[in-house]
Amino acid sequence: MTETAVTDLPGLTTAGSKSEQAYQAVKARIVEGSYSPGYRLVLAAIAKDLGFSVVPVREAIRRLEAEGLVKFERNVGATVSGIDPTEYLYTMQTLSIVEGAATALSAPLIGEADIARARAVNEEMRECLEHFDPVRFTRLNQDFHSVLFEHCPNPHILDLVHRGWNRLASLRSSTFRFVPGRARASVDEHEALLQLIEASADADEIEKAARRHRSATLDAYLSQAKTV
Amino acid sequence: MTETAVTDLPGLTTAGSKSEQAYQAVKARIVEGSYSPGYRLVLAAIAKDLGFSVVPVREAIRRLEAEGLVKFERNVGATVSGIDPTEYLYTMQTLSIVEGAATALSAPLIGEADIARARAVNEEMRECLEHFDPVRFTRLNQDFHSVLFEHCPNPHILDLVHRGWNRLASLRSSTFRFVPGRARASVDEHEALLQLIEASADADEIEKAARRHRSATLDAYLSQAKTV
DNA sequence: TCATAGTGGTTCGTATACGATTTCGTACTT
DNA sequence: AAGTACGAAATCGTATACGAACCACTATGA
Repeated sequence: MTETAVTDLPGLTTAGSKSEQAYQAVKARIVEGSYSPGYRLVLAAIAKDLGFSVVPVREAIRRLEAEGLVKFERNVGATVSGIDPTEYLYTMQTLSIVEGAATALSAPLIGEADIARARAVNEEMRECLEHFDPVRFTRLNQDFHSVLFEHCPNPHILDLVHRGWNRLASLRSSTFRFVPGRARASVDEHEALLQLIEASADADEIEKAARRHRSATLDAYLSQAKTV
Repeated sequence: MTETAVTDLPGLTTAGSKSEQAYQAVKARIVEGSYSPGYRLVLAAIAKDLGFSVVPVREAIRRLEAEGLVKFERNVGATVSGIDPTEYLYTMQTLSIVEGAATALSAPLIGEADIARARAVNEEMRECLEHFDPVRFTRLNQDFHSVLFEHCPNPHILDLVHRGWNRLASLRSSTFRFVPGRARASVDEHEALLQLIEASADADEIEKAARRHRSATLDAYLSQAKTV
């Protein structure tokens, strides 16, 4: 139930049961892109690779299935979830809702220090635009949004946000195209969001802004996908 | 990932793997209240009871854990999740958000027949108030809301709504107190919601109304909990 | 050429067995 | 009498083993 971070450390975490280790390891590989969508996850192979037996690995896979990161077919096996545009739409739409709520709930708890940190991150993102560094941009984007919703007092909602981000991360490595025009707009929207929060704006207003921010990204993707 | 209904048929479903059967069976018992919060779920005992070995049962329990219905402690065991007021608040708050979104997304797809059905259910609920039939009232309440969000085109959101309802159902059997005053208000809010949908009101307006409806239930619980 | 039945190999599904960890009761010491 | 240490029972965690389902391929017949 509890998620620790948007992206966990890659590779092996020492803690916990083997089942937990397997979960972390496979999840990390999916999120970071070592296992691309469509990749066939064979229990025996992964078990051998990690040095465990199949049972904990199986449990890990089922957990990942519940989070939508892998697709499991009975008596056939598991594959890393694909990038069906429809799925992408569903995920983004859901994320826009839970993230909007998380941000709105967090807003009153965001302090000046947080704002400053977020603003610094956002400025770094702006620099990434100049030097065209999409990888770094994406990572900073995560950091920025983490600041916005990390104070969310409702752990359930926070968990849903994390799941959404993980799901996107697994897709991003293969499909997502960095669109400079959209990225620039994104940075501006970030600044606008910060100003709303600074001004202690209405929760509803903040929620709407956060939603729009994500919807805009979705729209950019859709129109691009249409033309390509 | 896919949920079939708010409450599934109790007892044994014939279909699927043993793991799936175990999941359905245990879930049903939790939701219907045979296993109350705090109940100790011993793998071996359940396995023996169902006639399976422990492995599929274990998998079922982990799945239920991911949905928040049970709490699992390493090397100790699983118990049916309790009714911490804080947890209740978190669940209701999350549900108000996802349910609001689901209802708003469904609204344009709700036809006259659906409205009529919902209205009939709501009138039945009103009758339950006269004859004081809380059990039936609760069941009808589920039916009513199902009509509202069942057309939600985003399966992820729908899934979250179902999970929330299941979670509440498991709590309700032990903690929830039927508050006639609140129930009466609830029926009126239902009617208001229907009129909004009938009038093809703004999605945002419908969403807000759906949220308020749930928040009001939460508030009623909180103020009651405080006085008792 | 195409449809179909058979066959081998791959992979999952579950049972059983054993080791690891925790819990709880009991006896002993202070 | 209270606290602690120890040991036994209960329970989970994982490995291994075997059976079942599925898939791809080939051979056979129309």
